[in-house]
Amino acid sequence: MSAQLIEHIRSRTSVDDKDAAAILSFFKRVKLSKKESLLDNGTVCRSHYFVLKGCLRMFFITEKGVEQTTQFAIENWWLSDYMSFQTQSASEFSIQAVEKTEMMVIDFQAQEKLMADFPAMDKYFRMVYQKAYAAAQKRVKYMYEHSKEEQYHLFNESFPEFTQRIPQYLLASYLGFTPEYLSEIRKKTFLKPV
Amino acid sequence: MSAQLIEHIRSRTSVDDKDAAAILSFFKRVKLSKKESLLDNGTVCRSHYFVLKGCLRMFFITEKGVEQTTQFAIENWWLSDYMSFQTQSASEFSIQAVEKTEMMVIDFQAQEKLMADFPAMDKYFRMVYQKAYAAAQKRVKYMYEHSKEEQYHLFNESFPEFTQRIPQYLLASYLGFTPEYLSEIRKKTFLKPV
DNA sequence: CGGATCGTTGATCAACTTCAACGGTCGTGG
DNA sequence: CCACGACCGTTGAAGTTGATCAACGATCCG
Repeated sequence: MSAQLIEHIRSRTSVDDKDAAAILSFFKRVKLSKKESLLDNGTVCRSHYFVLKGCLRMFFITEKGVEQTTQFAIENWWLSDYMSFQTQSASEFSIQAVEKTEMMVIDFQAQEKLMADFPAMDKYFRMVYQKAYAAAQKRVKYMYEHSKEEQYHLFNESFPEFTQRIPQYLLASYLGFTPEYLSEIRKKTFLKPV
Repeated sequence: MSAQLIEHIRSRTSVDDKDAAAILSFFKRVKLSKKESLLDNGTVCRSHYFVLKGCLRMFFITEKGVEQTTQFAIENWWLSDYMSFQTQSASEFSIQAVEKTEMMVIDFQAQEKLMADFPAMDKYFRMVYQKAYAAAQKRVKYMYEHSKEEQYHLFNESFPEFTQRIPQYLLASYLGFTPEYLSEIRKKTFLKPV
């Protein structure tokens, strides 16, 4: 499974076997059990996480004390609070494992050195960030374009397996509405299927 | 003013004078008058835009035929529909000048060659994208965290000069509500100032 | 078996939209 | 340089969407 990260890197830039080993030595392998925490808001997000298996979620606490999920990361996705990571300042987010999760982890300093030593890694992360940013642009469009009910249906259609995988209250939290409203939508959907 | 882009690059990575000239040769300087178009939805976003002076906005057309603004770019910001740019596929967005605007422009192929020729530019764009993505994460948090009225006040406090600079209907469009509602908010604010 | 967690229901309420109409202002053509 | 039309901001009434609150049943897990 350690091959998984190198494969991901090699899908975006070329790295010979010698470099591959050296690059991997910058990372630690970490396992989390369900609901275990990786980052608590108010602390600095010192690391960058690559999910090998399982699922992470990033969230913040609203004024009312509710956990508002803003992102999930599943297999082959990178996750961090980039504002905190980049400036090594206090994070407004927390990160937790949704289920039992295995990751490759690299600290801020180590990632800086990794890119300094291997310019190919600048290219790799450039591509990772560019793709993530493109997805973020599209997501903002979705948020403007669709009502919450539509967002629920679209999410279900786009990621049917993922909807099964996580509890409904987390999905409601991610989509930005209440579990009660999700119930209402589901009832409607069930009564008059398309 | 051509120095402006190189300065921006040099604030993130080091480039000697010889390389600086070579790098700049990949870009074209372009001027737009107010309301002129750079990209129309349905066409491929072939270029990446760096604003020297002025202001661009990115928007899409909703089902109801309304222009929904999703982003602005002012001095020293990069803008593109990255999904379209990256995959050279049809864009769902349009880009227009809000006011008279000058830009440095680079095409997709040129940018690929630029980065291949100058690995420092991988680093530069890596940093540009990382910062943009961090801002996007924070923006999504804001959208979840605050009511539309709060978003208006926060935007005003964060970018007071920018609020003056653009027409109100564009601000309403960016914040995702109607000009009518913006009027209502302003009336309330005016009647009972903090 | 017992308690916490999760999903559901229904009633009420707040935030924001829609629509129609009006006054001011800005820029453009004559 | 003036007049006219288009565009912009504003108002108010009525309508929707989604939140809130309280309560209940089911299920999971120890």
